[in-house]
Amino acid sequence: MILLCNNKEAMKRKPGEDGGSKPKGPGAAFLLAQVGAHAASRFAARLTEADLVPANAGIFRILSATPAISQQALATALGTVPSRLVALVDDLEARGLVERRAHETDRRTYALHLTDKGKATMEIISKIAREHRQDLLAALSEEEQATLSGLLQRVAEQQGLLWGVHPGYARIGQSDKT
Amino acid sequence: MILLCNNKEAMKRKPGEDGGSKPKGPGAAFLLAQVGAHAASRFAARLTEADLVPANAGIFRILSATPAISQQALATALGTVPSRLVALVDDLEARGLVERRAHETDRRTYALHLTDKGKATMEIISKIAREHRQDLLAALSEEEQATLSGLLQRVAEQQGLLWGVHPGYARIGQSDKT
DNA sequence: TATTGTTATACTCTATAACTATA
DNA sequence: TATAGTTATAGAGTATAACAATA
Repeated sequence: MILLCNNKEAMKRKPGEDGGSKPKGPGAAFLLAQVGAHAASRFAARLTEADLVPANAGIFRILSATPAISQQALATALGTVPSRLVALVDDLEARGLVERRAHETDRRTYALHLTDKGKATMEIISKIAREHRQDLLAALSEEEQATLSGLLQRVAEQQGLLWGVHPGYARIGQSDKT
Repeated sequence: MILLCNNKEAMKRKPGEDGGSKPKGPGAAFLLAQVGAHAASRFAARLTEADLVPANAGIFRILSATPAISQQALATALGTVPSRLVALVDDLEARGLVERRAHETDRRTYALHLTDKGKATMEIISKIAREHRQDLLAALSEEEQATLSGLLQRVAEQQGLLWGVHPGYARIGQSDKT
């Protein structure tokens, strides 16, 4: 629903052939946003198989890696606000995938856990992610995929992005329309 | 605001070193979504310099390439519904950047044009995009940027993405939360 | 009868801040 | 006094369908 690229001449050029001053085709930055949005969208579509939304996948990932975490800490790990987690965890708990256990000493705090059913769902999510990866990058050889990963990783690092944390659209400006 | 990556072992591996069965680090697909979202977010932030939102940039791009287009056709080109354009064009027209001229023969239709001021704004957008590109890819050499572009272009093509059309999050599933 | 631009409405998502119960 | 989880509310953004004017 966004569209930003401007650079008519560049868009007609193919990757390799640089006739003029500036390198790159439609702008690697635009391609990045375009393909990235597509990737997220496809992943979200696949998750519906398991009746999940992307936000759920994040919760599963963290809970799987860090059992007994509190909602507060989970919110921090996800880069979101605690109040947003309430409905999300409510839903997963109602579906028997997540458990809110009492904290040992602090009665205000919950210790969140994946149930056995939740762990099984985590397996499904992993499978979905694997298939997603394969389909998305079907155009590239294994070696090229590794090259792409390497380049993206360096960009992510230089830009200060955190490992495994998807910022989403930070809504810094105003909207995301059209 | 999303978070999807799951693959703990992979996340600890650096690009090159594949100890085991599967290639890629945190998954090129996840990196793509992560970096892509970051790119879009940064671009949106830069656009505020010119009091614009990403949706505006799309309109400028199309109007610049295809003057006298109708709102209907513009909506199609942007992959959105006509009703969404009304407020957007209203705003740009009120700011003296876009003009709604009468169609020659069809009195229902407008012919949209960039004003001189609008053309100047288009220049600013181009400058912003150029700076955005440079900052985003500062970690890579010119050659590496070209490689990245090439790989992304092939992925985009194989996935059926249209040149210069940013799909945004298609909201196929339900939400984008957390 | 179909189409252009417009408006109105209803719905989703989210951020904020208030609230309770503990500490 | 501060913190964990919760609730309520208000705002932004969008999709849908209905509308008047014109074809």
